[in-house]
Amino acid sequence: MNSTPHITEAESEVMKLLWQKEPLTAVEIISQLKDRMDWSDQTIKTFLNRLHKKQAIRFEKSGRNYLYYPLVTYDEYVKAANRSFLDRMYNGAVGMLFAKFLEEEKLSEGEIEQLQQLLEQKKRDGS
Amino acid sequence: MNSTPHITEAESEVMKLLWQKEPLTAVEIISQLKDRMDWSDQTIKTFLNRLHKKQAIRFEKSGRNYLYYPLVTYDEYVKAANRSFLDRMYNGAVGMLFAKFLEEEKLSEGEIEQLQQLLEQKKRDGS
DNA sequence: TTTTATTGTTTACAACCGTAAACTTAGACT
DNA sequence: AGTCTAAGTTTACGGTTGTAAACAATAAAA
Repeated sequence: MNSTPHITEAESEVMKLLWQKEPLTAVEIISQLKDRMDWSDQTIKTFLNRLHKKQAIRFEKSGRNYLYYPLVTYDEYVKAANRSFLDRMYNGAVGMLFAKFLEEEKLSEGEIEQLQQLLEQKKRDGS
Repeated sequence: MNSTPHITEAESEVMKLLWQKEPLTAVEIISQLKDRMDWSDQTIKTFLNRLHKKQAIRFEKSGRNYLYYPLVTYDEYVKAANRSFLDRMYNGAVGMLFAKFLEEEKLSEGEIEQLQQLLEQKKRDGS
């Protein structure tokens, strides 16, 4: 019903951890992000809080530690971000997007072949 | 040298006009955007001003009217936006991006074939 | 049970963005 | 030349985001 809440870039760093392994305790989240992102623990706590407020995560306390779970899935997140980008930049025209990226980015032989297979399959499945 | 300045979404509406036709007078820009975007002229003036400050456009006055020119090209803009999106969302892995979009979006037979041709060509050109 | 440490909540603050009113200036018209 | 007016400039203001300090609550240790 309600579309996935907007997750900012900084917040997404927290989500990425939870998408990898769920649940995680606050300690785990903070310790993993603290060095990698050079954030103070207060900062990370803010993100946890905001994510909770916007219902992107939930937590339950089991005795002494709190366990965090994602409520928004990685797929929902990527999908929403993709859609939004596609609309903003290409007016929804996927073909355009592909063309532009192909023009700009280099692909390895392997990647190209993989994409060709995907396209073949897509054609077979119709749509 | 210096990377293209960051152009926000609202600002990009102004740029789009200038990328279509250059130069444009303030009157033209304002009148075209006013209805389409439901913005007051003051709002549009703000965008012109901000774009000018960040050197995304320039203007010269010929008599009583000001003529606006883009300084950032459409290609630079798209390229920067693409790069940034690719890095943020896919850690720079184009293959991933393509796969995700293919998975989510429907393509017409025609579009698929067009992409296949692009890939073929890409393969021939190497990289 | 009182203290302490941990972990969640409130408050803060500057930069950025969308939105726009107020101000200023320099030609156009009378 | 004086006034009007169009077009650029300054200021404003609420919401979001990155960043974090201050505060509160609660379980663990003494």
